[in-house]
Amino acid sequence: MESTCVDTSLNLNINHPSTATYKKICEQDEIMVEELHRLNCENKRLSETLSNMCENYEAMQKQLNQLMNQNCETQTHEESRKRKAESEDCNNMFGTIKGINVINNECSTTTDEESLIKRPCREISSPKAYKVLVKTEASSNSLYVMDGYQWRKYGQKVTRDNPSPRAYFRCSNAPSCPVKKKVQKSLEDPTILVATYEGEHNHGHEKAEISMISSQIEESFIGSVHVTSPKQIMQRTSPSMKIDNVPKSSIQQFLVQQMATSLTNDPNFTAALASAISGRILDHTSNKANW
DNA sequence: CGTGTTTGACCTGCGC
DNA sequence: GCGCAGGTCAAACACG
Repeated sequence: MESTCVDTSLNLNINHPSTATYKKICEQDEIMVEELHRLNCENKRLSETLSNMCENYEAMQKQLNQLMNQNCETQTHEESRKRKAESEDCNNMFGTIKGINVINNECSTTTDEESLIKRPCREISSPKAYKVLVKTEASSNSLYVMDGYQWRKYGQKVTRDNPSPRAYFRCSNAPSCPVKKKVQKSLEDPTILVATYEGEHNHGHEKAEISMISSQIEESFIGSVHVTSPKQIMQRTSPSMKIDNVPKSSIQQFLVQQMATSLTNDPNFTAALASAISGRILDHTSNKANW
């Protein structure tokens, strides 16, 4: 028997680079590390700026809510019986922040949805409840709005103000979820569905609504082909984005998304960013040359 | 058979 | 107290 001896040992001898090349590599590493450190610092600074902006926004929203609460209370004391008058008065209590109409209760509404929501300020549901009005293009005669949640229809009614029937839905994602939704065609434009959300989901999957609102705001910012006048812009944006007591985390998430989108869509910002980065790179290369 | 929709009846709140 | 309108219930029905 002839045993064949195969050399299985690994050759760990690596051709070491010359000392000059090795030094160069070390210098590049140091530059990279320094660059990474600078970027981290800048990232941290930007994060702090963003968080400061969010804090300022929350403070302003608190003040706005307090003012609206005060106005609403005084008016309900003065005219508790005149429902229509109340609803019209409450219509003037919108707070508009960068295209977002934040309302304190459901009595606030505008233009073509006036006939749908004429409720007095005192008919506010539980303080924890939030209401979001979503306006959706209706592709068919159905009263179904695809918003990512699972809904179970429990009733339908023809209201006096609007000949088209109003459908009532409950959230069926969770058995104990108290959220309800009313869907009705717009009085002025039957091709548009108006969905009114009431309550707060006690389960996950909140991204659906936020992302939908986000897309609608984005559409209004970009200037959709359907929008032909400022009034229409307001009609498209305002009813779609009435947010009442939405969880702050959702608002923050939404704001961050909008900021990021706005920044990335801004050619000036991207150009400035590109020049800054290229400037940094050129600085480093010139420094390297000096070394 | 389970789940969801339809639809008439019923309940509730408000104005007169 | 009555009538009206909005909201909800629940039995019947449809569908996979």
